[in-house]
Amino acid sequence: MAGKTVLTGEERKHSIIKAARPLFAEKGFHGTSIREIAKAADVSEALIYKHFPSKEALYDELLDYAREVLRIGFTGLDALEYGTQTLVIMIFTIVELIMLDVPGRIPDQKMHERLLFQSLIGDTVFARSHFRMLKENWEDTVDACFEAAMEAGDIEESPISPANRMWFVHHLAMALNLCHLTGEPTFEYDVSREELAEQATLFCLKGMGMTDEAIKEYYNPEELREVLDLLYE
Amino acid sequence: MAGKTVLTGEERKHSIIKAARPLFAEKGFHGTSIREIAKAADVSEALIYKHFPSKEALYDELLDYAREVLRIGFTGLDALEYGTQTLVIMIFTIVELIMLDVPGRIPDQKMHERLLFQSLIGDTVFARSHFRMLKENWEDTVDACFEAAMEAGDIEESPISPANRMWFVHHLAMALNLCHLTGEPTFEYDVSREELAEQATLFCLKGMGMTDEAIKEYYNPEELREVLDLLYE
DNA sequence: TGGGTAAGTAAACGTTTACTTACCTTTTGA
DNA sequence: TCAAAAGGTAAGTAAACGTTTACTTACCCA
Repeated sequence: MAGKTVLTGEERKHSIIKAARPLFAEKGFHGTSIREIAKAADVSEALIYKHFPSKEALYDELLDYAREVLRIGFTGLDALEYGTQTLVIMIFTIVELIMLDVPGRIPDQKMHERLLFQSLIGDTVFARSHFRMLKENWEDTVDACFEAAMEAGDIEESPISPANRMWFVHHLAMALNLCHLTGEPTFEYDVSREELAEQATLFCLKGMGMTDEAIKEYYNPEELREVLDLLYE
Repeated sequence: MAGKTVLTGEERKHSIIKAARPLFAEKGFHGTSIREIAKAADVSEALIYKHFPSKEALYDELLDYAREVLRIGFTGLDALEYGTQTLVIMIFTIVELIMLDVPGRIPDQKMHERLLFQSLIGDTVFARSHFRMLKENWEDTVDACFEAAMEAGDIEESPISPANRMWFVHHLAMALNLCHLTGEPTFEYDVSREELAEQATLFCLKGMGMTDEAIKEYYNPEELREVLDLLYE
């Protein structure tokens, strides 16, 4: 129409990705057409091809962007000292970050998780690099915290490696989220999302062998939520 | 070609569904074309439309079929008496059935799970009815077993309802499976699939508050696997 | 033996897909 | 000041899509 703004290349590129994100997240790669994206971004299809050599390339860049957004959410943990408290914070963080779409934390968490699932069953490398990134961000902290917690007698011996226990936490939260995204109500959990996240955290703490005393001492949802809010801004 | 067999309507319908299943499971609804299905089923595209009014209708019937296949895997549990042992069997069963593709149990478990995930992020009602079916099959047994187990002192008090504890078990197994389907190796679990299933079961038993004594008494993977084999044929 | 019907197909339908071409408009810097 | 560069689009393309049409073949029973 008349008053169409002219953007710089980078701006336009970003605006296209921004418009494409919810579409790909909702309907997947094959379910989303260039026409739709063009319409959503309010540009011509040709312009999209000026900025991206193919639909696939656009999708890839979109995932790059999503990954970058998540990475931001993973700073700050290093500052904490290794021990049972940090372990609890980590677990609580993982569950809460995945399950709850709190404004100010990860932007568009819900959409990001949808993209992850789309990629998990699709063929993209996004899921793989997503997990690798998580692993790299955890590994050292997890191992150190487990060692400290066991030394303190807060965690029992277990045939399950610390890394796997952490994956179990992550995966449980992920699955709960996946079922939630499916379009409610899939089935009734009989509690709110926040309560469910707390229950899942508790389940995980017990599952990984934390003693009841340690849970009582270190697991306080309200306090932890304040810590989380401090970590993210 | 020359020696093309003529099948009855039902036979042909089934053969089309059978051919379409791995395609839809692998590439999703939008990623699979009628042409591909026709080629895989070795029939003309027109014949598919003789049997199914639309692509969507074919997909729906395919999911009906998948659901039916799973239902078969859920008989036999009723025969057991309510108690801690049955609870452990249920949990072990859920985790093993989801995570391991043992021949003779659920046919094409892997493909079935893929269909479930495709449906979970897609728009079909399959996921919803899948979960509802699980719930209906569990509900009474779970509640009764929990009550009995708590009475026997095998399970501690918990703010998490028995139903939710069961969903946590199911979802953890589901997520582990989802990541496994993604195309290995997503990341290293440092153990085999069987060991991972055992670890997940242990994690769940502890997570839901089962005492160490009860776990020691009732959780014996080898024995349980024999029970499972008996239940399924 | 022949008429009716179910099983099956080749070839096209109109539409949508990802992607191009040819051209216009705005911005910029020498 | 003005042309080159960059931003942007209308109008296409061939190929693939889901679906239909018009037709042939195989089989059963009167």
